[in-house]
Amino acid sequence: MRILVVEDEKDMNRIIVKRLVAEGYCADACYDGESACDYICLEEYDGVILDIMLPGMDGFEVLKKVREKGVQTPVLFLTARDSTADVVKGLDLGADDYIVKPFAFQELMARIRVMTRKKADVRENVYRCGALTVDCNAHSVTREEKNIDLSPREFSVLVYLIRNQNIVVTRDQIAANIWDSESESYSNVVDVYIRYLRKKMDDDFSFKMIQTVRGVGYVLRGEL
Amino acid sequence: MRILVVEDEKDMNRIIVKRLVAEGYCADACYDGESACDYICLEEYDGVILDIMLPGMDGFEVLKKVREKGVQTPVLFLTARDSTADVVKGLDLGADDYIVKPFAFQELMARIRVMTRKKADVRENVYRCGALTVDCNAHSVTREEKNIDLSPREFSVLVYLIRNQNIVVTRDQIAANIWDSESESYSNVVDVYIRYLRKKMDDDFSFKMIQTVRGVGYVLRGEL
DNA sequence: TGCGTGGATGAAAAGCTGCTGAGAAAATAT
DNA sequence: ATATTTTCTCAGCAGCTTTTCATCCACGCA
Repeated sequence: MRILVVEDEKDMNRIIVKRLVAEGYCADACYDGESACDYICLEEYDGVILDIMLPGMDGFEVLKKVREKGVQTPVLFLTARDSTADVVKGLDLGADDYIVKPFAFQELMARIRVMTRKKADVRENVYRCGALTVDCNAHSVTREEKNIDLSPREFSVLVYLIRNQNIVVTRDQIAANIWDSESESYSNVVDVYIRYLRKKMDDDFSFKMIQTVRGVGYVLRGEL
Repeated sequence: MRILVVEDEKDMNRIIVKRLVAEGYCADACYDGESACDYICLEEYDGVILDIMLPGMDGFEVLKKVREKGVQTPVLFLTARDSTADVVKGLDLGADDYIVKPFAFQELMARIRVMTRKKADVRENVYRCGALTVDCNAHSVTREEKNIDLSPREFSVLVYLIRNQNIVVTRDQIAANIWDSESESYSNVVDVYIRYLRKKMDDDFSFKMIQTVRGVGYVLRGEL
């Protein structure tokens, strides 16, 4: 298990790394946001401990950037600020957990165990596309932190779209994957469900994520 | 719960002890490092409040010594010095938390609660989700400190839900885990038990912890 | 500019799912 | 032995989902 520790206070960083190594992890240190991004994007780490206050690019920006690149490495935020807003922001950006400074090392270690175990636990069941998040475990969907309620069918269609984000899928592909077997008879169910989804997740926003490609099918896109 | 207060200023020590007793703890006082070591090594305490500046052997040395002896009793450092170096040193030696003087008693109490609860949770078999607590040893359930009486089956279902908190579980999953093996025949026992649980733990509250995900199953959630 | 095809939309019927109260059977307590 | 609690089945109903259908709209092409 490789852990990256991003913390600009050298002493603190050294201690955490030392502690991790003692617990049997392989740990690397990193002291600023820019290089953190680069390291994380290598996708060589099983987890990242990320301080929020960093010189230059802060922790939030780092997380946002790597998530936008589709990197799913679990991140544990380290924060001195205790406000709920910060925590919420961090978790919404795709952090897996957070811990408030000052913290107990035992607790930090416990959280890291949880974080890495989760990853070992095979499937990351969360998909992201721009500001849209689809969590197949919680069966929840959010766009810009707003919760979106979907029926089972609607949910299935959206999952199919987000798994193929930025790729145009035909109605037949959607139908084949969700309405099992080849019920060849033409119907416009797919169109109708696209409509339901748009109503719930696109109508309130100026940027429309579900786009029609005339003569072909539909695509789900994050902002360009 | 027994707490040892190690602080050489007699007045301060007396006040902390008094306060702890008022909160229902059993608290002992101790005024120097040497005797602190001896007391802690008895392993009769559930937590220690340890001042760093002590006559003779200081707090760090005390902690180091007892940890070397393998004593894992949780320790909360009390320190006037605010420097990171001290804190890091303390945590690295195996302290669980620290608090800087002057402190608010409320905060001290909160940290002690955390410290002792953590210990209790590991030893016992306790799950938490928001304001809900399920103790598998005592077979007791509380929500916002109000006791909730459950039948054995109801209890099992709730334990299954809380172990999977924030993850949607299907009726089949619940059934498979509680009504042993695959009793094929469809029945709505699970629905009925969910109903019983709701009646006992959700009906009196505005926030409903047991939520239905139509077409999928149920989730137990703390407040969002 | 007008026409045709493909897509969007509203409404309504049909199909389910989950909720609930009642009560029988079984287990447990008195 | 009797009372009480617990477990489980059943059936009806309310409301959400799914699906179909008819109509309307818009884009692209001659």
